[in-house]
Amino acid sequence: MPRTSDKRERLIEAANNLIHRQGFHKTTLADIATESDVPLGNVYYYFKTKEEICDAVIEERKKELTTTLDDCCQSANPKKALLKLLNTTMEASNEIAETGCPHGRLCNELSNEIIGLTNSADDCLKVLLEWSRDQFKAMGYRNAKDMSFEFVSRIQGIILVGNSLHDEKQIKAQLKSLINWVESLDSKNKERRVALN
Amino acid sequence: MPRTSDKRERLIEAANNLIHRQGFHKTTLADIATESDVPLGNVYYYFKTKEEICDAVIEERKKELTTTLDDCCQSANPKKALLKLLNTTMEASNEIAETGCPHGRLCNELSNEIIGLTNSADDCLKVLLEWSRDQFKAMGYRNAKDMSFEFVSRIQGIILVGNSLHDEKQIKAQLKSLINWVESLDSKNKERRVALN
DNA sequence: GTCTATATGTTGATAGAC
DNA sequence: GTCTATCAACATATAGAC
Repeated sequence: MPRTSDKRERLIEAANNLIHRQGFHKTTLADIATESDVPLGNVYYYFKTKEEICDAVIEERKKELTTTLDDCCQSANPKKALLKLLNTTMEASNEIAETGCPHGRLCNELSNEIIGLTNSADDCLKVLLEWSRDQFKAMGYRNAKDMSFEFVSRIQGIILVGNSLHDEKQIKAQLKSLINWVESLDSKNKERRVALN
Repeated sequence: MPRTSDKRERLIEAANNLIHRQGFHKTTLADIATESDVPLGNVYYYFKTKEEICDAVIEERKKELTTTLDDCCQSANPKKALLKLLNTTMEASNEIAETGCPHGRLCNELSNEIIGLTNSADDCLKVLLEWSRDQFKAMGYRNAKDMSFEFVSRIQGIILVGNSLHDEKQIKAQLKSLINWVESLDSKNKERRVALN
């Protein structure tokens, strides 16, 4: 397959941003064409349907998310990995207050809808759930699956409500609370306290 | 204002259901007209624009939600009121797994969008936040606002993720966890334990 | 591979008879 | 108040020249 331009990548990136900001149904192909600076008629050379673009966006998001999560695992310490993800989220709290979470938003919009896609809208959520389950499992928890559900759903809830109210301060406060929860987690296993550190 | 039919109510109810199930942008006036059994052209006698219907839906939802929350307060015990809301939610977990939360969904869809409405998409979330804040305040908590944010965002997160995965079992498990949290809340104030009860 | 022009269908909204 | 017919705008998608 010859690669003579980056139009396909530009289309996916534009669609990714637009679907994140205004949702799938609100976003038109004209929007995507304009934002990516690709003529409308040319879009169809790369994607046969609008759904196919959404499919490619999910594919791209899965890659990005996997990279992010891999990056969190550098320390090879599951607890620190979870905390790194939360800190990364915390750093983006300003953006989150403005536009919310792309994964949660798409899931919410398409959860009751069947669109003919190779990928599913909830794929990214599943990636997040499996990754965090792996971390809790590595920490020695038997109920890792339940904990990962709590972990992910609390993040998603904070972002949903925080974005709805555009309340960055509360997003930070709630994420801090989540961080405290994770930090307290295996201290009970170790059964000791660290003073003045 | 003469009341010769219940068409207006039927339109609002149909719009309420459709916006809940498939979102605002996906829902067309033809959908609403069909579901309410009102001819398309007649819709405009009751509502000038699509946004106006959404406005009426939010208005209706606020009334329903207020009724639900008032009902939870019958016991005049703030802790039991919070628990009653959670138990009511628990009872609807089957429906929630299928279609999610109408309030959270609309907020998520319209949070980054400005629609000329009398009511705002996040009104219902605010009603929930204020009500739960009042309960925590009545329980004697100074940080009642933070706690209400945690309370509501955890509920919303559970519903968002649970609906995305259509996982009723996890919705119930996570709500049970939330119930345990609320139940444990003022036991620390009382500083006592109840054995075998 | 690219892009203009346009077909084709759908949507929100209106006109006007009853 | 009600409802049919229909408009104008916009959406997805295609045709075909370059």
